[in-house]
Amino acid sequence: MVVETELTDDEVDRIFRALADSTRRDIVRRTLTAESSVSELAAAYDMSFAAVQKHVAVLEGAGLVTKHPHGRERMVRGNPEAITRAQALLDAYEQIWRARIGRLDALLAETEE
Amino acid sequence: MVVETELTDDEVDRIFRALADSTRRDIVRRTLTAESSVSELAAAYDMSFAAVQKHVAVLEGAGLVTKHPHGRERMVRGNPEAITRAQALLDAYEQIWRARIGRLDALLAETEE
DNA sequence: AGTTTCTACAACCATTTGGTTGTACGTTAC
DNA sequence: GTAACGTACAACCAAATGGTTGTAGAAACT
Repeated sequence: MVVETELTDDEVDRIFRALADSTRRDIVRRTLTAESSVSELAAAYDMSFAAVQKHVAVLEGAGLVTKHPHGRERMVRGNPEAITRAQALLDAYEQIWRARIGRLDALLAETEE
Repeated sequence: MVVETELTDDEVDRIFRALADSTRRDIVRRTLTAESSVSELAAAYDMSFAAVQKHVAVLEGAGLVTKHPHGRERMVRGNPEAITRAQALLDAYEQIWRARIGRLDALLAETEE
């Protein structure tokens, strides 16, 4: 099954931007393994609750994480689909590269004729 | 062959940060297909030469692109290896996710006993 | 030699980012 | 009901980002 990505430039910006911070990458890692509340996450890092809250918001904006109310806490859950989409983006670059190799091969084959 | 990545947090930051801009992604696309000078690149975008120069510098800092002097111009060449490394990073997240699925499966299998 | 082309780099500016503290509000526990 | 907990959100701040213009040097063309 091929996932129809159809992402706007802005969405792609947000995905990579969100991944460009080690705290945020760590939050993705954790919440991909097991969902946890914002305060649980906040306890894990040497920064204020509000700072972690902002990181979660960035991840949420990029679709890398979803938040689900559960009583007074908000459970944060990593979204594997977004990771897959990001991978698809990088795959596209690899395709471009492979296409270039293909053209070079064709060129070499031609000179051998 | 498994590529030993061993990237520092800072390097990973730079790679994703560099990819979080559509102009820069476009530069990677172009230079992955065919190397081109900084001025050739600059002509392609609606911004100053200096701005494009800065974008190239960001990409170079992330290792996504390399610059090679050729007379008075600097040829910019996309680095497919860096793309591969970025892919490896995202693969790691997918592994985490798959591991979780594995644990859930194991748990379900256990309850069936 | 003089001019044009390509690049490097500094200075500057507005906006965004990543952090802080403080306040307010809903939910849970006593 | 009141206290404690978890969250949301605003205001603020320093640093980084993404852009600009301007100046200067190296290489190429005539």
